[in-house]
Amino acid sequence: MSATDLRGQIDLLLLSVLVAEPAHGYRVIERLRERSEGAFDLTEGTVYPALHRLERSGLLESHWSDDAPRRRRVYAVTQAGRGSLATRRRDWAAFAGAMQAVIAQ
Amino acid sequence: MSATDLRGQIDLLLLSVLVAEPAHGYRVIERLRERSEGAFDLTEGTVYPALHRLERSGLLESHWSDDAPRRRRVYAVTQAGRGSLATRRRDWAAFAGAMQAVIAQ
DNA sequence: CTTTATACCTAGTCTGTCTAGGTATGAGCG
DNA sequence: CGCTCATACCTAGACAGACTAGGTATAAAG
Repeated sequence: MSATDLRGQIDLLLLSVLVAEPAHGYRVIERLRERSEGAFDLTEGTVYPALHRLERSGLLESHWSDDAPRRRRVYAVTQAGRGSLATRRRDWAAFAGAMQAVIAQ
Repeated sequence: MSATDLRGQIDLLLLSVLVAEPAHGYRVIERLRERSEGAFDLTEGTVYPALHRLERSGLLESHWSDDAPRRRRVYAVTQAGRGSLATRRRDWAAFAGAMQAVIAQ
């Protein structure tokens, strides 16, 4: 799976990774690659704007960590983000189920 | 699931419906609604351009049916379309699997 | 001191989905 | 007959998210 078009699912992926443990952007990319066993190898140009968007809409919050050897913006899921995550999970399950129903003639 | 963003999956849905039986656009919309039990309720503005795009790229072919009471453009999956369908099915399975791996921490 | 990995950012392109219109015919009903 | 509704097609343009392709800067490794 090369550069699959993830439109609409990136938010769910990011929230899923970050609800397990707050992390900075670069780490999120690594986690996605690990958890998906290489399937999701997103570029920074995809992930950073998505993080910014999620923060703007109140689903994530961030702070600059000063203890790390290098500057990092660490993101965490807000309460609203948890609610949204639950909804998105249900939406995904419904979507995947409907896809399956259609493609498995 | 209201108007979910299906970007990237519509082709798979259309090919899946049409490989089972050639059909015209309006019928494809009905089939999708039936098979997905209402989850996929696509508008014509989504489906018609997608059918045209698939025909332009050689995955579908069409002809005007003259026996029907009203003009209909009937689409069928080409040989190339069958190949593409198989690939897209595998891609979808990989994608859904990776999604599951990420969201089920 | 050069390279590599880490870590951030964003302007602009691309493209598919959707909105919001349009045309036209057949069927059912009073 | 006229009216409405379902069928059946189409497309221009808006919209927005994913991606490309750049850029900056520091730490570590060699």
